[in-house]
Amino acid sequence: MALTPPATVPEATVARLPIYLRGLVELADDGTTTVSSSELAELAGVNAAKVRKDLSYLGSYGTRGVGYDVDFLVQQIGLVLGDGDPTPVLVVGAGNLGRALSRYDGFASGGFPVAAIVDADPLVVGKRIAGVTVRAMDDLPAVVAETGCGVGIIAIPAADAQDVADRLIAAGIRSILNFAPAVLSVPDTVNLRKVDLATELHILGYHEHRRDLTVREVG
Amino acid sequence: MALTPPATVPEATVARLPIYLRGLVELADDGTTTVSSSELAELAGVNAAKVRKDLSYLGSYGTRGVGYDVDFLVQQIGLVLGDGDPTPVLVVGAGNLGRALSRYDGFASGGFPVAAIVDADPLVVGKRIAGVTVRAMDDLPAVVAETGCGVGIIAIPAADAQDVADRLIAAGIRSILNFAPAVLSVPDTVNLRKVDLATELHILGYHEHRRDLTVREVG
DNA sequence: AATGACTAGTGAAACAGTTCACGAGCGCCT
DNA sequence: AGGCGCTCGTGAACTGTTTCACTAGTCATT
Repeated sequence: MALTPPATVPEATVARLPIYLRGLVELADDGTTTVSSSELAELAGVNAAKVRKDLSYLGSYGTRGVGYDVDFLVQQIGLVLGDGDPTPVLVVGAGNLGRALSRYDGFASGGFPVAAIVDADPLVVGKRIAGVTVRAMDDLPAVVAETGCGVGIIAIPAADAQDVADRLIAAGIRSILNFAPAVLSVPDTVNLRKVDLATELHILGYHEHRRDLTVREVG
Repeated sequence: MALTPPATVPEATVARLPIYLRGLVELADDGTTTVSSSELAELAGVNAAKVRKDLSYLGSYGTRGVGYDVDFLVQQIGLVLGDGDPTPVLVVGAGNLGRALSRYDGFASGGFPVAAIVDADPLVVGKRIAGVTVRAMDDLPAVVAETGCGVGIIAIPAADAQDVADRLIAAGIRSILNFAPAVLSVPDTVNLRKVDLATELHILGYHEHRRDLTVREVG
């Protein structure tokens, strides 16, 4: 039984829980029933102390001298992350990225099926992508109401992103994952995360460039 | 003139520099020549103190009572991030995601043109995507050598990701951006960043779920 | 029953990142 | 020239995160 209601989990820990979950599910599929913090650390690419601290925020679910019960941990992490009932998501934008995301298996299998796709281009509206018919942007409120989506994914050019975000929120969306290279402002009742592809490359570029500099200085 | 050679910039700051840069370029296009920390903060969605601290790591490039020179700042941040000479990147995987990424404008316009695409599937090899002909996975060393790519983007299923990462590194790639939902291990001479789509949704799911719990407790 | 090998849980220390608040410089206006 | 308003630069406080090191519990073996 899950006894302790999870009080509050540090953000950094939350970000690692899905990684642990992935590793644990893999272990469960292999028939492994028990895992130690160091084994799980290996799978997740972190150190053992961090695994133990992280899991301790969820409760004392391990057994000293033994480890953690894989199935139980899967269940508990799932509980904290709010899995269980799948969360339908809405993809805005049926361009390159929007289509790719709509077809991405990882969403559905992770409990986030793409339940709706909308696009502003009338030529795209009506087309089917990954079994979902693209709807018009203006139908947004209706689409959200019909599908019960609480999560929206923004996959459109930067120029339109803020406008779309506003409309998503007006339509009742409570969480947004933004792929547009734009800074969005949303009320703090709305959860916002961003995936900034160009920025990621810039960060890699920085390190690459720095290494060059260092090499030049040293050698 | 750039005088102070950038010593070392905190990771968190590096991650924000591209955002600042984007805002600054926009300002420059509008013909704005000077910007204050609070204006730039507004554009980047952070607070003014953070902007000043961040920029102070690059050097004292502002003028008290006035602000920062937009063009100069663009130049300096570009310098730190290693822009200037475009960095060609290699995309591994011509599936949904790989194709979308290859066509993504933000890469090329950000100075990271997709110079090569490779895929393991013989049926895909030879096809052209965004003006680039897909090459065979086995040609990897040759492709890297020809194009001079230092950065690889992994857009393939998780199961093959580690193997591909190893081959990329063997071929001379020094930075990897991983989209596969897998934990990769690489020597610490290689820069690795990951974009984990399913995890992002899980994190949003956590907050959404938590809010539900809180509401239920309070109301 | 006692010993030894193993592993979770956790305060405390160390570290990184953020925010605060104030001093110092610049430009404009009188 | 002097004063005023604006804004950068930055030590210092603070908050969040990671790592360390130790305690306590479990199992297996003798």
